[in-house]
Amino acid sequence: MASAFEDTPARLRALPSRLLTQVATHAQRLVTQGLAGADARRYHYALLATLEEFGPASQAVLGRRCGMDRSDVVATVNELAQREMVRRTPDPEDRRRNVVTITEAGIQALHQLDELLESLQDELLAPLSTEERDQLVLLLARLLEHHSRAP
Amino acid sequence: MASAFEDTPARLRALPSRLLTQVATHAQRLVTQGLAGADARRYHYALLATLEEFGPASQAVLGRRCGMDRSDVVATVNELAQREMVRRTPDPEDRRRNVVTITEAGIQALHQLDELLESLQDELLAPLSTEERDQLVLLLARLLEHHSRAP
DNA sequence: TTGCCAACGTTGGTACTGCCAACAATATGA
DNA sequence: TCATATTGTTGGCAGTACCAACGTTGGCAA
Repeated sequence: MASAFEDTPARLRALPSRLLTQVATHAQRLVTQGLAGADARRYHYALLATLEEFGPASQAVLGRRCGMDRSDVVATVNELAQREMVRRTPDPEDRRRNVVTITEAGIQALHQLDELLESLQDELLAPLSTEERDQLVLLLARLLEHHSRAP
Repeated sequence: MASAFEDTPARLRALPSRLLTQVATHAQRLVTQGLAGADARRYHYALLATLEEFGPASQAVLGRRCGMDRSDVVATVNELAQREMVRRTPDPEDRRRNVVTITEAGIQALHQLDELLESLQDELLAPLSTEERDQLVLLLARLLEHHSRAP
């Protein structure tokens, strides 16, 4: 995204949807690049965190828990399995399913990513005070909750 | 984006960068679909608004004013010119430049898009009070300003 | 039991966005 | 005058969030 060398029209500057997408673009770039430095992607972190928090699960469940499409779960699990951060084993109780389990290496990697992400959040929210950060998170969470209900 | 049928891990739910991108995705879909109903895209609105607010300008200036890549300006001006909402005329004072001017039809379309976008913002921010909306906009604007400075 | 529908993993593909590189034409400054 | 910069334009690329289709497997009802 190009930075603003010239004035941006007021209508655009104050448009909430635009502010959201612009800031999100910066956030995305920041995080994507940061994670790339650790040879990881956002989906990697999402899956690892979900696995550590809720334990082993099928790919479909993983997808629902972190809001990913099933096909993207497949690709991400492939990558994580190749790095030996997760194991994918057929579920004997339901032969349609694969059970994905986090490994010791996966847990270690996750903790490193935790630290990395925390510093990235700091960079992202640099101009805001602690209270303001909490405010922002609260507002966003309410919006997200509202929009991820129903159709 | 899939909605959350199952619990999302706390680490993801509270991650500002993730909240931002998730909400932005919803916002983007909302606005994109809304504008599509009016046979328009976000770039169309950005250019039309910039033209009405600052008057005729070269494509390069337009791009800088609304944070678009020059190549995307070309495509957008093509589309707007085809709809006769803008005119693209060579600048006699600098033969490298095209001067882009909004037409009467463009102004009318812009005003319709203004209304449409306002209702879309309302839908996007539905769960927030007026004060909360202002808070959110303020916080986002500060973040954007901070991150669109310097490299 | 059979038959039907749903869920699972997987593959392959789409649309949109935000970029970047290269080019020729033109302007500008040393 | 010559090097450098800017402009419009074309073409392409990577990442994200999807969707459709498929064969396999499970669950349920008749």
